[in-house]
Amino acid sequence: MSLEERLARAVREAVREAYGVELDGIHVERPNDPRHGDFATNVALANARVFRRNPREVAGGVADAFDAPFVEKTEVAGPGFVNFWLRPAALWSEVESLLQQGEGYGREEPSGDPIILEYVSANPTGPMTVGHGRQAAYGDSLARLLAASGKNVFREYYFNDGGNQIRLFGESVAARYAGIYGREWPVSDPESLYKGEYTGEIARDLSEEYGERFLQMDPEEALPEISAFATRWCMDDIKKTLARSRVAFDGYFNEKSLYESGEIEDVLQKLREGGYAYESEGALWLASTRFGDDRDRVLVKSDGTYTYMAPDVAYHLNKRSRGFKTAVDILGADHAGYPPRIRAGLVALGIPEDFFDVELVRLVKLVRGGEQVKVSKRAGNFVTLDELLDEVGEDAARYFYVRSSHRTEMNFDLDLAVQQSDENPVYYVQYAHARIASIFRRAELDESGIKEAPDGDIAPEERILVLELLDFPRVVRNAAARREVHPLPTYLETLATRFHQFYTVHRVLVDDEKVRQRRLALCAATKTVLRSGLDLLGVSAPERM
RNA sequence: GCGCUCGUAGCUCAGCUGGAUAGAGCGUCUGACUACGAAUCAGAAGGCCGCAGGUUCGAGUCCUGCCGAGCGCGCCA
Repeated sequence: MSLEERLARAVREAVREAYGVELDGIHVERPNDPRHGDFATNVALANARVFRRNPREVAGGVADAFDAPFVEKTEVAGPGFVNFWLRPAALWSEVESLLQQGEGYGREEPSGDPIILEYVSANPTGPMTVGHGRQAAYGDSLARLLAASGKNVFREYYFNDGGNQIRLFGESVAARYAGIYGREWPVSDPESLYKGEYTGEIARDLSEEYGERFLQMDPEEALPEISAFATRWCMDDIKKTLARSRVAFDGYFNEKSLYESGEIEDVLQKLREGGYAYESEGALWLASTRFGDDRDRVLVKSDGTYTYMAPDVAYHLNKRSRGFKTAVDILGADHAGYPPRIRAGLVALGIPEDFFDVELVRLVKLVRGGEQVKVSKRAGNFVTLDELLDEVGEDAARYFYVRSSHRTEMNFDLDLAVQQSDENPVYYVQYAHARIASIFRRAELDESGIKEAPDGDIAPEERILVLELLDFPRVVRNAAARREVHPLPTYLETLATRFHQFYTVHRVLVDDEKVRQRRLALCAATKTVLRSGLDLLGVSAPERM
């Protein structure tokens, strides 16, 4: 049990003893100002009405009845807070416990219902963009965070390799391919073709591998093969970029398989039978307004092809049938209209409303030279994720992506990111880690051997650092519960600051055996938490820089 | 027009689901390396927390209404 929990329990007992009342949800927090103690509780303020007395008086009663061996001093302050100061022995003993838990500190073993997290799912029709990069960084870190907080997480990427856009993409590549041989390809709509440079690259690879083979075939027969080649090419490209970004998945799901297995038809059939799908104007509609959507949605177009709705509902039903109890999709904010529709389809199929949830990630605005960069896939415009990674590096990119809430729009100033890379906060955090590593090198010690923190005095800088270390599990827990990653960078920067402050004032490698041992323990503990936190972000923790 | 999300220092962003004097980084200014890494530390300046009401002991945080921004409201995904 954490110190915070033990404090809350002791406060509860004090309230019972003083007033004969059992209170739930007692709030214990770290005050902003260290002069207000190590921890504080607002029970007296929050429950003054229950006791029909003024808060300070209630706080006094609680403080008098309070008794816990790990607390050195209590105090009633301000409008009615009870402040607590911990005994040094209790703090050192917490450090010891942290060291013994090692990498497991702040993490819980996975248990409970499995949850499937889907992210990126960029269409295999081009390279990943900086927008996908943000979703990838957020999704991957969220997955790690949820796992660390004891969730059974399965991470999946959904490849849209079945719809109309794949046909168009195939035609785009086919047109470039034919062009290599000075020929024309019969395209359905020249306006909607993909125009990026990479289509030419794919066409060249296609021609290298197959020569003129597809020009001698009936275009309608050749196209599926060309589409498949182009799609596979993009998937490989995307997977390379993901690997480079340290973004991992447990599985890749292909939309095509839903066509082949008949799951889409099954879904449509069930919706018809349930009376949730109806024919109108030659199309098949989902009566999604019955489940809170703004309007009904088309499932099957009048030309007989599916909208994205049909396979997507089938896909999420598939997730459910694989045993997942929760499905969370991470999508770009431009998909804001998506969740109610898919949920409507699922609820119509008898799936609980809370099965499916979405986190929308705001798009990334690129700024260069003080002006917004137009998002266009033309070369030289610096829009692919690979180009960004080349410029700022993997660590800085991942850190920068998740430093701000995924719910706020992000301005990615390219000049700033490149030019100030040395001042990037990620280096500040990494530097603290490297600094500690350097101490252990100097001492010729392996920090994994440090497991003890002997009792003794604790300096203010040490106290603040320990308290910060003890906050880590709560930060992980809360961030995971709110599906927010950005509290972690904030925490790590504070922790790094606390360490640097400690380091500036106190020398670690001193002659006094016990003092030295305590400070080494503090260093080892800080290093563990820094590494653990950086790992959750997919950022490296260097031994030297 | 309706719906969702957002509005905090010059810039980029935090703010522990209602607590004490709203915090970091960058930028600006002033100091600190003859002991473990100065990619660091100490300090200064910089704020009607979009505006106006309300809820209560207490509001950046919750409610309502405005103002402003982004996105959505396709037989596109």
